[in-house]
Amino acid sequence: MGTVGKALDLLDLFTRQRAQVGLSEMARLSGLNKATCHRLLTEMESRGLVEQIGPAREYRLGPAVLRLAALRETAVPTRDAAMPVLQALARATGETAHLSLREGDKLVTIAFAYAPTHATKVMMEDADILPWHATSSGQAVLAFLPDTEVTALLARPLRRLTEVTETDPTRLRLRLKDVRARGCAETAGTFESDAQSVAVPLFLNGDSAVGALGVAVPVNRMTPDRQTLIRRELTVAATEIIDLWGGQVPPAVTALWQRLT
Amino acid sequence: MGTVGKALDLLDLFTRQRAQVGLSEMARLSGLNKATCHRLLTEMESRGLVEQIGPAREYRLGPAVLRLAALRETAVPTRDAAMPVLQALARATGETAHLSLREGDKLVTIAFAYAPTHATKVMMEDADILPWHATSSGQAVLAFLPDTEVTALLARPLRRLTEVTETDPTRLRLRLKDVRARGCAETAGTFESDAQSVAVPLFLNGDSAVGALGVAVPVNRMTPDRQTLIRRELTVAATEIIDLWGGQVPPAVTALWQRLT
DNA sequence: TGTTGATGGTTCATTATTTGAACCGTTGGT
DNA sequence: ACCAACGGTTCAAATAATGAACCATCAACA
Repeated sequence: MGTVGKALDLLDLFTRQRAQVGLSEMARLSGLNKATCHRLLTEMESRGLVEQIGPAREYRLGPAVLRLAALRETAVPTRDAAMPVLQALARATGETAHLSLREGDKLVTIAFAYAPTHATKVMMEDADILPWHATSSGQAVLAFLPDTEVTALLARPLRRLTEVTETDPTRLRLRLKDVRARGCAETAGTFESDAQSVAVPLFLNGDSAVGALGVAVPVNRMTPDRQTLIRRELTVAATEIIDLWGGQVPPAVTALWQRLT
Repeated sequence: MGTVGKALDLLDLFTRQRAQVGLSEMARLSGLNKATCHRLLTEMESRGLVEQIGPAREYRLGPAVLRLAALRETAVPTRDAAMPVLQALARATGETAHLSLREGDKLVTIAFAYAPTHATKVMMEDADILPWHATSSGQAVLAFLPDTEVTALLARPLRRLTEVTETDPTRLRLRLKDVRARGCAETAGTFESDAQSVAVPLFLNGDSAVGALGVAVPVNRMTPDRQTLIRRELTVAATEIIDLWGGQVPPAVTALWQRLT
């Protein structure tokens, strides 16, 4: 791996739980030498990608990422375009809607919307990384990815997040086959034990999924009727978003979605 | 300059006017060898910082910047925290309000808000890079920066953007002295000939400005009364934003702002 | 149909940069 | 006064970056 890759990998060490990291810890987390780490960080700091703060001189993500994100959004209004649809979806279903995109081997939540209706709802956060095997969004994407990619993404051991998380690759693949046949993934308590969710894949051009649109519901509120409603609304919203992105729903998927009950 | 710096500099070649760039053009713009450029880009692509699209295989900013920006905002709600204040400022003044942050040697607009009042207004865009010498925001920041930094930032020749742009460093420094004495910068037609604007510096900790808050008005609508109103509203809004950021207005500046008419 | 000139991408010997153990100066706790 | 951890620096050795020349492909054009 090149130097640039190492530097960029350092950025992935920042998480919501660990928004700022000191030099030594950075070296420890990344496995790089402290001196190397320091050089990479100062180089990124000079470009504003990270910044150093406080008396402890800890590092955190810098303001440049805001500029880059704004630039990306004006060029490719992925998030901004989908936001209104996402809000409408949350309103129509009365539940939490969220949009995730694939970034290499990660599935990242880039937007979400709460419904004003209920006091209890499934909470979400931006920039959350979703596990492929334990979320409906993850499964929705996997089901519409070439087999070689699926294999690569499921190569690492599948963590058992709750009592009912499917951790057996073979059984998971059977599940994906089902998702592929229906055009829609559904999980209950596999990620967080009190949340249930439904998701559909999102496409741009071609038959390969680039992300997923999902709705999450507290388990105690889910009913068959509600589930049916959510499925319907999801397919409508997904079609709309793909259209806004200037993409196309694969005809095969459109057919599946029309047949969905 | 290290390899990482070169890679990150490539990101700055993306602008709103030029959202996607081919390999050869990238090499031309950056002055790097095509092979080098290619390696840096593919390395960044593997981390999602850029992506390649279309039959022409052009490069553009990737989805990872969205995730990083979201992460940065949850850690340091710079933009999100300021947004409501910015909107209130736009409403109160009836004009376009904008917030810019310093990123190394650049001044970047990271948020703006339009007033619903008028049909004509000064338009803005996210991720705009403002010239230090020709905008009130730029001057507001410069006026509250250590002299050594000012010298560095004004080292490059000052472009004459309109008829009345000040391009003489010595005269500009006199102007900055005035801004420093008043706590507020005002320009008319120095950036775009039909826009006039007022700006105040923003602080975090210490006496060094980190950005600026500005209001832009079409020249034909500006009156002394309006200008006074804008100054007042600006200082109030700036104080509020700095407070939301968990920073502190330097006492000397608070005093200036109270004395402003 | 062959020519030209542009594109994206690759190769590999040369070269310059990255690397990391050991170091320094500070800080905070005991 | 001591120790341990911190951020940061040094410099010879090791490694990765570099770039001229190279393909393959495409579009325009005669």
